[in-house]
Amino acid sequence: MSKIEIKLPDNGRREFDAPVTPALVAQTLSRSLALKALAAVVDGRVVDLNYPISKDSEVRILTWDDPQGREVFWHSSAHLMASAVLELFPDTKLAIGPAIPDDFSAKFYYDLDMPQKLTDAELEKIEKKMAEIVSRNLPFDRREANRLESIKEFRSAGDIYKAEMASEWSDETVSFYSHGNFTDMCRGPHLPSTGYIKAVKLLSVAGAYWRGDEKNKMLQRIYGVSFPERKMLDEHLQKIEEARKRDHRFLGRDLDLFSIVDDVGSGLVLWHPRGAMVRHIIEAFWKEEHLGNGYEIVYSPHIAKLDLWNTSGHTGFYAENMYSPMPIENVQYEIKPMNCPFHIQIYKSKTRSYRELPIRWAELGTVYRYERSGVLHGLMRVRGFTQDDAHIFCRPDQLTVEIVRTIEFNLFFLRTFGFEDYDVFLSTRPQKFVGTIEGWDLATEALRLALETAKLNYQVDPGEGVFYGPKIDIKIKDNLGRSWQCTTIQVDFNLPERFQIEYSAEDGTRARPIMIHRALLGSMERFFGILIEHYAGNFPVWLAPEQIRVLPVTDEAAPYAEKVLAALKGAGLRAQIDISNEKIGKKIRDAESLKVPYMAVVGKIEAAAGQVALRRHRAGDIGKYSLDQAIEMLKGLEAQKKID
RNA sequence: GCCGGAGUAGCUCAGUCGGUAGAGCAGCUGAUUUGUAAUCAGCCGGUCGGGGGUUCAAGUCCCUUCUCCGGCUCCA
Repeated sequence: MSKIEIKLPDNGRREFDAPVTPALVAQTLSRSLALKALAAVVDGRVVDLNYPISKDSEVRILTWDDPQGREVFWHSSAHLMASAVLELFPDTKLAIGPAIPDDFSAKFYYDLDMPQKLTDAELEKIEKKMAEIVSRNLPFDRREANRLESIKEFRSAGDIYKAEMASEWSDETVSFYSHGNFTDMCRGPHLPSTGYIKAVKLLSVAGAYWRGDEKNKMLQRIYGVSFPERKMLDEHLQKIEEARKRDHRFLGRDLDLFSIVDDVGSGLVLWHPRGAMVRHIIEAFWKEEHLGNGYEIVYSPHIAKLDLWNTSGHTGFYAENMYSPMPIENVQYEIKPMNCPFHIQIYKSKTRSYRELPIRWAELGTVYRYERSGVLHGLMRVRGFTQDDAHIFCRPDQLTVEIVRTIEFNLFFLRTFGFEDYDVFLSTRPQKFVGTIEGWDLATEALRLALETAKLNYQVDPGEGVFYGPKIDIKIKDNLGRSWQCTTIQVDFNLPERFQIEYSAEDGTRARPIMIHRALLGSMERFFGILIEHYAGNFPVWLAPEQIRVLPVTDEAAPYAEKVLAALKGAGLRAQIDISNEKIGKKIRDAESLKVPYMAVVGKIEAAAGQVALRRHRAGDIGKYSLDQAIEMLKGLEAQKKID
């Protein structure tokens, strides 16, 4: 028997008789690790715990604490679910069933082709069956088979999806995993046995095209979550419930922020006074910061001649998101899906010198895009929205500096609103594009260089750029850890070319500027939706539509309450008064329900002392303040843009 | 757009086998003058998403259409 050396993550080394398995390695390390072990990484590859190791290797044991360990757990859960479905509905065909570690609520799914339509009642049945299979504690067994043979078997068994997948691979063999009577072609790895999956919840069933292509058949997808302990599942379900409570669509109605009504149309937002106030504050801050950071503000119309969009390339490359043109005195006009051609026209209004560059023009520009009915979602996906747009026209030598500047400016904004975690993506040339490949490469390199200069970690998103240029997308993480796309920074060599814009260079020749398109918050609609969910409707003082509400205890205190209100308003605070014929408990309840950050309770005692009894939303009574102290405190919170 | 689910008062929801639509909250009016998350009473409020059909009779059964929800695809 030969000896092999296993290197461990702490750089320790141990000798074993070959072949050894990760399970055995775990046992020699500690009994608790052996119990927690789900899978292992051997020389960088995730494998089963009973994977035979026959040469010197580096081994790391995966537990629930490793993302890869959880992924194995959820992948096995998908298999478990598929086996339960097959026991209940034997004529089901399996398509694909992976773990989805990045999703907020669901952690795995399986796409199934079955004659009967699944309902929630059937999900419960499947869950029960899964629990039964868990209690059987069936081991997951791996075996390999010849790929071409397997394809034949799939075909004769009518397993068209598996056959299609296997026929696209090139390996000699394919692997199968079985537990009990259930077998599925799968790369693995899997848990040692079904008994590990102690707690399962199937969340929903939904349609999903085979391979995500709408030309293909629509399958039924079951989403689920699973955990090694019941308690963890309960906590997870609670988190989903918490997210549901924060849903901006419900908070938007309950807090009287906005509405979207059928009479106006799908995806078209009505901003109510309270929501519009929040937007106004965001926009005022945005404008002030832009003006202070080398931007100038511009405005442009909502429609323009169709020809403008022909020049820009939108009618060719963006047609599916644009509304039909409308004839005005025999000329076709088009409602704008983007602001860029207008800013280019402003640029073109006179001869530009290299000395003027960079030119930075910002506009809160409202655009209209056709979105298919099924994708609309509250404020997050709408058909009319206002981008916090800007276009920077610069010389090639200024490009990287401008992008870095934009990134830094952007991070300042996001941090001010309370977002500290980001995922950054660099999106490269898509299938449909304008311009030359060289131009694209140049633009992509500029973005890459800027990201590296700004020291941001990023991932490359191949083929996800816009038709006129590559882009940096920044997704922010909210308080619940969900990520949202807001910022986009795009480099564009193409529109300057298409519109033939120029500047006089230092040497007197004509040169072409480069454009940077950027939206930092993305759109006012989406950003507002994200803010609502991030804060669960509890806006910080600087953003709250109503910062403080004066609550007189009795009518007798009303004159003093009016005086307090006038003083608060006089200090520039957004204050209201509740003079309804209700008891103080009810007034407090109403203000709490509207999530007003501060309440000033005033009765006889306060009137006599010239004070207010302050109450903090969600926290309760915080004691008596003189009117001046109260104003000073609130103005301080507002000025600091404090988030608590 | 596609698959599945759901639409009853402003909101949350009842409504049995097909037999003249109901509650709480909100709103209005009045009483009450109240001390840190709901005072009491009365009143108003509905072509049961729209259209069509079956039936003596439809919120209920059938067809169709719109909107919303969960996803897929797409995206700020």
